[in-house]
Amino acid sequence: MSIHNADIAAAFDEIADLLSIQGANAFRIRAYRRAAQTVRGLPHQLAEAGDSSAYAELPGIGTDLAGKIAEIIATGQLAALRKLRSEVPPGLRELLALPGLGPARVRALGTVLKIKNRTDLRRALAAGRLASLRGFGSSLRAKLESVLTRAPEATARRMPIAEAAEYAEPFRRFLAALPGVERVEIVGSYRRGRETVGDLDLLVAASAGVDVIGGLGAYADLDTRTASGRTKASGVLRNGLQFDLRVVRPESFGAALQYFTGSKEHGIRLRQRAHARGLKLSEYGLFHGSRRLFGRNEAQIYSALGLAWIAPELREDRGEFEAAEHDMLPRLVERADLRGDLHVHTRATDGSASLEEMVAAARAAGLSYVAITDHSKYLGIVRGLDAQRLARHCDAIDGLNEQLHGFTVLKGAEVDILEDGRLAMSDAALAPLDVIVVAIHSHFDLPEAKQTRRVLRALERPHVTILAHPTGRLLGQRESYALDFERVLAAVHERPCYLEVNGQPLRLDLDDVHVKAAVERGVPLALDSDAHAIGQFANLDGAVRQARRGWARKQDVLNTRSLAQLRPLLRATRG
DNA sequence: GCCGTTTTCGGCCCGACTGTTTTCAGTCG
Repeated sequence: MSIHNADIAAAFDEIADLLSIQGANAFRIRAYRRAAQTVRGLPHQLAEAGDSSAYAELPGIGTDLAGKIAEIIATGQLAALRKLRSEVPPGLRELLALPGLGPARVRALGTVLKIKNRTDLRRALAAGRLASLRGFGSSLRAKLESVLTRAPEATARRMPIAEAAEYAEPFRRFLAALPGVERVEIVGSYRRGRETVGDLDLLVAASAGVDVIGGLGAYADLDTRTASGRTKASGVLRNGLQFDLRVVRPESFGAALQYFTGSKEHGIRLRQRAHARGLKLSEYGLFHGSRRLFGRNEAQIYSALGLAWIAPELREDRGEFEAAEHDMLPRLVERADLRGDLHVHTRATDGSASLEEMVAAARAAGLSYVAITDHSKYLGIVRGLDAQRLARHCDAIDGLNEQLHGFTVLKGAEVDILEDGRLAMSDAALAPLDVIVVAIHSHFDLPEAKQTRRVLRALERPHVTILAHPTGRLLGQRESYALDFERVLAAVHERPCYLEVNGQPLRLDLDDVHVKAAVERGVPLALDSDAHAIGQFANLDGAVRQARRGWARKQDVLNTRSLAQLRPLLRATRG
């Protein structure tokens, strides 16, 4: 496999950008963007689906785009894109990312001033050549100069959701305490549980006459305000996080909640649906003419449009409308469904707390069992366990279990998958354990065929319960390693064992698309914290969010089972 | 470029704010 869905989506996005700079029909551009979105969210690889006639069945993909998909898969290229690239200088496209520059202004820069890239733009600004251009006033020119002197990546950083939460929640509490404020919700991608957020969207309900925007000035963590109107303000918090704040009346709060939660694609589908019924949906409500039918309550809006309420995590236009129409939405797994955690470390290796402290923290987190899975001895892993220390560790767990009531500690290990697919511990040493978590921690850059063979070989070992953080990515730091995920899914299904959804804030691995692929295939998951300290059982929230975004239900998750149900399932994984 | 409980042609989601304007286009979400 060489062409991934992401490659196809990237080609369509690029076409959309280039067409927009050319000033093409806006709806044609939207069609490309919609197609990119659809392809990106598919749970299977189009290149492996084989049947090109099926492409046109996908939402937003007709005969033409189906042909383009087939062309990319067959040739690795797209003639239409090549032609566009020859017409629009490639450096022009990245200018679209600059604040204040949309297609119209970028087009003017290219056609009038012959600007081809960032460097050209910086020079033209310095030479004062933009002043003569219509639509480039002094304020915009100053903003552009400021942005262009900064590093390119400084403008586009998305923040992991767990990090954003540390700033979002205090902000939310501040707003909620303002006089006259009835309700505050953090909306946008934060509410949808995306793994990163680009900016923070906050929605406030307040009656007429309440000056929420004015009260904003008193917030200590506010750095700058970039826009400020009667019902809307934008700015930057001291930590660099951008925010957008919107104030609505209580009678519109449900409609606004729907509107500002997004995603954009989901919202468009919903408003089209309203339109088709002769209604109008906006952030103020669902209207028939000028009469507001609903607005206060979000669920009523969905209901009035013939849909079951859709959980925010599903609002990506990835099939949730079709499911909601037929009342086929999954009942998503919830944090409260989790009975245990199957991937936890202690001070015995690289954790920071003792066995007893981690167990106490797990109990406090509402769990009734944990598997202690300290690292096997290998490579850079700090103080990894050898067979003898592992055996002593197990004795300590036995001793602790005798003292515990209503809680059970399972014996486990996190074992390295070596470069050739062998495991870093002998079968004999692993045999007495309850839970064997296997994972890759080295040689991330093997070619896809080799990396896939490595994982498949590890999955053939007799003692494997869970494949941990299966794709190895670290948000903002490291890409996933090259892996034929379809084959790994097949192997896990065949064996059977479990795929992890690791809740560490920078891992969140599997991601939502991979979770959905696993769920559709009937491959069950383990939602783990991978906690290395007592506070890190909160990572389970992240694992649950990610699983929900992948449409996972309670029954798709191993550790929603009681201990009595779990034990036979664990035994069944042993070869 | 897609698509059909008005439609195989003619539509395509909606509104706030800013900046550069003399009434609104462009951008953003």
